[in-house]
Order: sequence, then structure tokens, then C-alpha cells
Amino acid sequence: MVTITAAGASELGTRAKPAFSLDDLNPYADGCPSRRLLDRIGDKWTVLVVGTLDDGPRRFSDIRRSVAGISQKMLTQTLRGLERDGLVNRTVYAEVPPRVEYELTVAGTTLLAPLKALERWSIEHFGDVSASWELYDDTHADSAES
Amino acid sequence: MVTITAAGASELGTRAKPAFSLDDLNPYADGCPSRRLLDRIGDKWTVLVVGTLDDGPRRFSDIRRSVAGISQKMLTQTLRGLERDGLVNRTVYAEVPPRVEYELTVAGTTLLAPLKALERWSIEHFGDVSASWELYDDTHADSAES
DNA sequence: CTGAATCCGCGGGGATACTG
DNA sequence: CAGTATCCCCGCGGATTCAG
Repeated sequence: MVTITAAGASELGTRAKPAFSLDDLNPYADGCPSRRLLDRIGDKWTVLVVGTLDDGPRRFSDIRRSVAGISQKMLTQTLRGLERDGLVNRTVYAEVPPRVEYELTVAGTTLLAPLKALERWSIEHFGDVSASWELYDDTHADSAES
Repeated sequence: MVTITAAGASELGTRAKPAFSLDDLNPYADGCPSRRLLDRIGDKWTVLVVGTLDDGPRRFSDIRRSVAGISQKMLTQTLRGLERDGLVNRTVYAEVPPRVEYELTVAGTTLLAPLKALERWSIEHFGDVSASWELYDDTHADSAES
């Protein structure tokens, strides 16, 4: 069913846009909900966390170790977000040392492909970009070279 | 040439890692430079700005209008970053009303593909995610339903 | 072990004004 | 038109502490 209300677009006032048609789903529009997905993808950790889940279910601490530098708070927050998005399943095992496993849903798996593509791109083109950095910084060494 | 020093990894102390081999270029490592690329990609605007450039060169104001909600400051900043990364070419025409055009480089074009894939994903799966939101919020309505 | 809750600094990023 | 410079707010996110 899923009735989509234009939450967040209401404060614009003038435009009475009750719902979004599929044609309106271009991420370049300001109030467009699909932009929220890009925002989520764009957050610092989502890409990395999802990336660690392609090998099957993993425990909280396990993921934490895989993604170097992530704090407990951010991992929890990221996982909650992904769970809310329906991209990750959270399973709690009632044991004495609590065990929680996270696993990609079917939808989550579909996201994995483009994400891995990005990952691959950043690895493959690191050399080019790094070279470009030096060139740029060299060319623009006119001010503030410290 | 591009000598890559392990900046940021030195404070780990124990591991004496002087430089990165290609095998070390996994974005999950903390100090890994390829992570910086993901960070750049992950910033709020890069995806959208690059996405507007697939139709050929565009002017500053033109891009600004296409990406709803972006401020002039952020657009400038994003474009500078992309230029430094060697993903965008900046061309200034010495005219009376100054005209500046931005255009994807070859490297920039290679990034376009995975980025468009993400864009497409966010559009295609918006329905699923939106449904998941309602389900999640409904299930977890135990606290703070306001 | 898996989290929730709190404190808080820093920087992202918007608004505005000014230059070439 | 295409920026640069400045002010300043707010929220991201790290560190720490407490709970089941």
C-alpha cells in the first residue's frame, strides 16, 4: 500500500504537492525522497558497513573490527538506519553473552553491487587521483604553500 | 612518480608501514588513501554535481540551478575538489560577463557509471525503502510516538 | 557482548556582503 | 556572472559512562 506523503516539502508552503509520482523521483529535486537515499548512502560509514556484510551474517563486534576507525555509536546508528531501510536484518540470540547478527536483506544485496563498483573505482583510480593532487597543488602553489 | 607515504598510520606505532602496496588499498583500513576517495564520493553533493555533467560542459549557474538546494559556496567547493581530483576540467572564458564551464575529464567519466548506478538504485528502490520505514516505525512505536 | 545515554568539540555548510 | 571572505549555527560523530 504505502501512501507517500510529502513530508518535509510541506514547509515550502506554496506548492501543494500531496504525493510523489514516480516521475518526480529524480534525486536532483530538493524535497525528493530519493535524495534521502543518496544522503544515507553518502554518510561516512554506510558504504563500508554494507560492504562487510557481503560474506554473510556477522556479529556486531566483528563488523566493528572490520571497519577500522568506526566508533560503537556510529556503528549502532548506521546499522539501525540500514535496518530501518530494510537493507539489513537484525537477529538477536537470547544467550548469556548476548549475540546479535546482522545480515543483508534481498534489497540490501541489490545495493551491494553498485557499492562494490564504487569501492572498486576508488581503488583503481587512486593512482590517477593522487597524481592529479600533486599536479594541482604544484600548479596552485602561488598562495599558502606554508 | 607519486611517492605515497603512510600519513595517518604512523600514530599506530607498532606497525612500521612505510608505504602502501596495491594490496593495501582496501578502503576498510583506517589510514588508507582510497578511503579518502570514498569520503569525497560520500560527500553530500559530489554525486549530484557529477551527475549533471554527463551531458557535456555546463556553466556554473547552470549547474547551480540543476542541483536544487546547493549553495554557491558548496558548489564552488565541490567543483574545486573535483578539479583537484582530476575528474573535472575548468575552463575560463575571458569575456565581459565572465563565463566558466565545467566538464568531466576522462577519469570523471569513468566515475559517472557507478554513480549513475547508485542514482538508479535509489530511484528504483525508493518504494521498498519507504515501505520498510513505515513498517519499522510502526513496529517500534513503543517509545516516543509523539 | 551489545547496546543506550550523555557530554562536547569541531567542522560542514548556510546566509550575507563584497570583488573582478 | 563567478567567485572569495566572513560570520555563525547546528549536528555529526568521538569519548566516555552506564545498563541488560
